[in-house]
Amino acid sequence: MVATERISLKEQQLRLKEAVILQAVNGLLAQKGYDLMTVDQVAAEVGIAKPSLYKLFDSKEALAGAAMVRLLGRALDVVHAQPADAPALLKLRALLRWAVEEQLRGEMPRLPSTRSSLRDALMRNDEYVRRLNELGEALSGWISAAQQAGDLAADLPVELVLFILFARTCDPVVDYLKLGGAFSDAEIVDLLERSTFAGLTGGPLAPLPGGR
Amino acid sequence: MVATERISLKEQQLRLKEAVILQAVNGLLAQKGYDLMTVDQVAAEVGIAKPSLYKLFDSKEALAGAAMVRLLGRALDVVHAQPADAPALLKLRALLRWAVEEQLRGEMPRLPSTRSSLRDALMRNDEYVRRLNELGEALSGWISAAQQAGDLAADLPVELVLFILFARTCDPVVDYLKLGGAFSDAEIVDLLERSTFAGLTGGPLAPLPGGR
DNA sequence: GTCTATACGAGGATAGAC
DNA sequence: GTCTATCCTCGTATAGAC
Repeated sequence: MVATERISLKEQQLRLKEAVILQAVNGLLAQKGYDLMTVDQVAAEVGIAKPSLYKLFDSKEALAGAAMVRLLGRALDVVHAQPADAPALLKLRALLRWAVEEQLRGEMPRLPSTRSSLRDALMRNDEYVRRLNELGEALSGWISAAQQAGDLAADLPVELVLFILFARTCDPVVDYLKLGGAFSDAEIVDLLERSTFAGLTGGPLAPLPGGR
Repeated sequence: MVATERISLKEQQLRLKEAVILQAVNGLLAQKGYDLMTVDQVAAEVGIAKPSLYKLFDSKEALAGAAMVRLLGRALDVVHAQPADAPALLKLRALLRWAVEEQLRGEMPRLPSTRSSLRDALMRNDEYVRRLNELGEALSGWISAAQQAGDLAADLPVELVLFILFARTCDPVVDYLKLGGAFSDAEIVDLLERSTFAGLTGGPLAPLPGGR
């Protein structure tokens, strides 16, 4: 049916344009953060005019929200890519490593951490909340499992471990180390992983299987 | 001499007003962060008009800079208050606990972590840079000493430990735990201290002397 | 359905009265 | 030496032409 094919083609073009826009937003959020990112910059980077952006996204907040939904989607992809039978601790470590690598690649969007209008807007974004809950529940399950396996301190609240993992995704330590220039990206990933799980007093972690 | 006393009195009044202003700026920076803090809010909170603020401070950046200089001064006070003969690890732990308590009291200013014009302005603030270096050198000494005493992992770069301690002063985990409401302030301090030094896999830390 | 051109508000900074 | 009233820039958002 020609009509549906046309619609499908338009749909595809639309999705493609949205993807390009969200990629640009993602990069700008990673580079400058929400407050310093301007809609003009997004439009310039994509190569379209500002009003065309506002046809697809209602506001700057909606733009950032869509970028965060995309980020959570990528995180969930990484979660689902973990082998189901792998030890929970290894899955948590792999996720942390991915998050640090994203930061080093400059593809981890930064939001204002303090209470802002953006935070409220995100919490009103159903898809964002849904994915955030899904991610939180998956990680909480892994955390409990790792504790029962004796690989994580069993007397730490699951909540705390979850918050710490989330917080490491925007840890300024990564930027500091990168700016310092004394370490390679691979070394930074290892240092963040080790200091998060073993702390400042513990020794090196057991190497990950697969030789990474 | 009357003239000098008059000048001294004016000086004192000026210092007092500056102190009140900086306290207000400090609170607003802690509550909203630099970008969301407006100069109007500062003026309103102090109870003076905006032009009076601009008589004392050249710009919003200068205002934030002075607040950060004040913060570094308080941090250095805590550093100097540590007994010189105490184990270095205990001094580091005490400083971290102080930083978390400041956050819980809502008195730890938040700056935009990413690259911003403010960061450049701070680096051009001589007094800020001087105090930051002084603090960094004091802590680096403690870190090396703790490593030689076998209380910190000796194979971690001093730089990394220093950055991690700095980063914990604006760790969103504190906010998350506070908002969650499941823990008392004292518990939050303990959890942050433990997770920083022992990580997620390590057991409880040895209690601090003095029964805190 | 994309752009030019503009309205509108917010916030940093200042002139000038008292 | 403090306030009222104002300016100017910038950034979000939109109306209207093509």
